[in-house]
Amino acid sequence: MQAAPSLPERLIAHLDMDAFYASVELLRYPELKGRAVVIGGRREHAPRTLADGTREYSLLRDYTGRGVVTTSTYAARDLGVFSAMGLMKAALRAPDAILLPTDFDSYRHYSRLFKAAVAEIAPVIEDRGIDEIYIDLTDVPGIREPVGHDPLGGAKAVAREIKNSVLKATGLTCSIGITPNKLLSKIASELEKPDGVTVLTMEDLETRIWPLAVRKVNGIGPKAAAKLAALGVETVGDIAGKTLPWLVENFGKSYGAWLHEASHGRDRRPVVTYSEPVSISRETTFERDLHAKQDRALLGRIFTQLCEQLAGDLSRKGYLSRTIGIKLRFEGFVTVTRDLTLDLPIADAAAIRHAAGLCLKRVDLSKRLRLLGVRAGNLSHPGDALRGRPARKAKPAAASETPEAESLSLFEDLPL
DNA sequence: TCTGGGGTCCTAGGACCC
DNA sequence: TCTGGGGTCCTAGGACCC
Repeated sequence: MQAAPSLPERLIAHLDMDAFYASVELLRYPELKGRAVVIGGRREHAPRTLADGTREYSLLRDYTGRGVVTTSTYAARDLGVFSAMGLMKAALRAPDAILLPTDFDSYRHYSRLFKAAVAEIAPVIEDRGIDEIYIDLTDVPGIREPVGHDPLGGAKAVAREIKNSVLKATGLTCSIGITPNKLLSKIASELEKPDGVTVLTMEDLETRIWPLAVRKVNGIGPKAAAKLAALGVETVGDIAGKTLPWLVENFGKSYGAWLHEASHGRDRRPVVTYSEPVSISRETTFERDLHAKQDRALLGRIFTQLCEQLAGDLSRKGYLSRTIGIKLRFEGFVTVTRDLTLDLPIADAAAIRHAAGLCLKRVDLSKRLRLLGVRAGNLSHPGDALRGRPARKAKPAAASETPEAESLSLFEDLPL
């Protein structure tokens, strides 16, 4: 039978696991179901099993430190605790919430399980991190079959089949949006969360998408939303009501044109099933701000450790890097980066540390440091032909960047 | 009581080459 | 000696996302 004429050429799904990290923890600690639980912080908050077999949990009120909320259960969200919120602030809102440490190994395990379950039904999958994926359903058998008088019945049936398969493989629920493109599907998957299915066509744009706040669009962040609000633009429909020249005038040629397309629900991006990484990095925020001079030895050890971890990541994944960079965050949250492109790609810790050390010399280190990071970019594989021409001679450091004498030797003469 | 760690992409200026 | 334009690479910062 011929597909209904209103069905779009592409059918793209966005699948988002519901409160993923928190839900994985509830599998392990089912007695916490229904309670306000917050995931975040460093190791020390693991539950303790008492002699009688009962478990004792840490409470959010007892937390001290610089951690943030990674995820929270829906009960915790009802108390105003959301992702990326500082744990100390979260403790003020929900002092009796249970605090669990993040256990990435476990989340990665369930991530592999749910993705494999989806792949058995629809193999064209784009990874968007540990808890979400895009799926191109265009060629899945039965997707365009109407059910009764519903031309979208086939799509809804496939969505339910995928959700059942994920639940069976992991014990976890997810939400799925199916629309003609990635942009709309990403929005749609959120509309019926948790455990929801939302199928939209272009005909639903005005009623379902236009009333939404601009922040619901993937790619409109806090800065763009604030600027839009200042211009009297609150909803996606408000954007669609503006002309292309108006948007370009206020947001630039590229972003303005994208806003125009996005507000009209247009997006031609394909589902990309494989991509090479652009960079690999390691960074750490200190428990307290450290000073280059007073805490020199400690900083040196941390610096060396970051380089060793990065070297381990590179070799484990089979990459060489020709551009090594550092990231510094000072007290007050001012962030600075420096990088250096080498003649030849490297991967070992000593070479990374040397290059990163050269970057470090270009930064004024008189302020206390909150974070230190090391990054490897310009990645290649060991047998690849060299890309680019040899790096030119580095220009001398600008006068304003010339470090103090003691900074010059900072972190050096500490052997790996 | 401020704000983790791991990423991608874009912009913009200067160097350098043709 | 002056005047170009195009293209790529490098670097720094910033917005945004999970």
